[in-house]
Amino acid sequence: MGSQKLYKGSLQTIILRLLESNDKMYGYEITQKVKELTKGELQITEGALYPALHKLEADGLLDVEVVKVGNRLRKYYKLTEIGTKETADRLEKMQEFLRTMQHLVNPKFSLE
Amino acid sequence: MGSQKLYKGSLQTIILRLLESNDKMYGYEITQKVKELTKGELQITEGALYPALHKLEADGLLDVEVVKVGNRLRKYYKLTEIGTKETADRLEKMQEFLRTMQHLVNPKFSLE
DNA sequence: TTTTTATACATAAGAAAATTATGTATATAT
DNA sequence: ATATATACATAATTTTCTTATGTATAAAAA
Repeated sequence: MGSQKLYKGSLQTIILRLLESNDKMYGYEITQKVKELTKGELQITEGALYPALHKLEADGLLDVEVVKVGNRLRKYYKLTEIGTKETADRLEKMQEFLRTMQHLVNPKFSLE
Repeated sequence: MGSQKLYKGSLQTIILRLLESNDKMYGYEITQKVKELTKGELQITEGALYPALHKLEADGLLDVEVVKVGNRLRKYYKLTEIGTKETADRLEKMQEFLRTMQHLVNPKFSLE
């Protein structure tokens, strides 16, 4: 887990990105998927995840559907229409951020 | 200024990176250089910059030298030996973060 | 010449978004 | 029987910002 703190501010965008390509997912599934996709580099903690999901829902970007699987609850989240638009927006901003940071920290340039 | 909040957690690394290639810089100079290098996308505010510089100094990563220019003060910061090592470390972590995020948000993949 | 903008530092109040710790409960594997 | 995995949640605290405010000099513009 390389410097978790750099991910501060990116969690919502990551969640939205996953839901963009997975239609619906539940919280625990998201943590596992991210761990898998990042080869363990990013471990989303529950204390970060659940408040983030609740906020996205409160902001109208996600809809929730509670499903009972066996004897346990799952809360499936999916993008709303507004959420889908907002996701595109946030991904664009993320790309711009990544380009800018890449340029800033690129060791090939001297930044003179 | 595209989504400043994504930069949360990156400020110290940015400062260290600039000092790596510029030997010594003062606060205001750093804000201007970053604005220039990012074409205005990233505007470091004073409320973020000065506490960050003070923390880096307190942590032993930066040395400070106060210089009077005309009738005004400048505080020139430069990397200590420990700071130089730490910078290499943080840049590596930043690169890893950028690679991971790039992979996560890349629209070419479906993340199935 | 007065006023605005730029240069140069700083801190305080408050907000946002994490971490860490804790709690509850079921299902599965050892 | 016990530990680990699955599945949710919240509270206290910490980190790191933003926004607002303060002080002061230098230069440019009205």
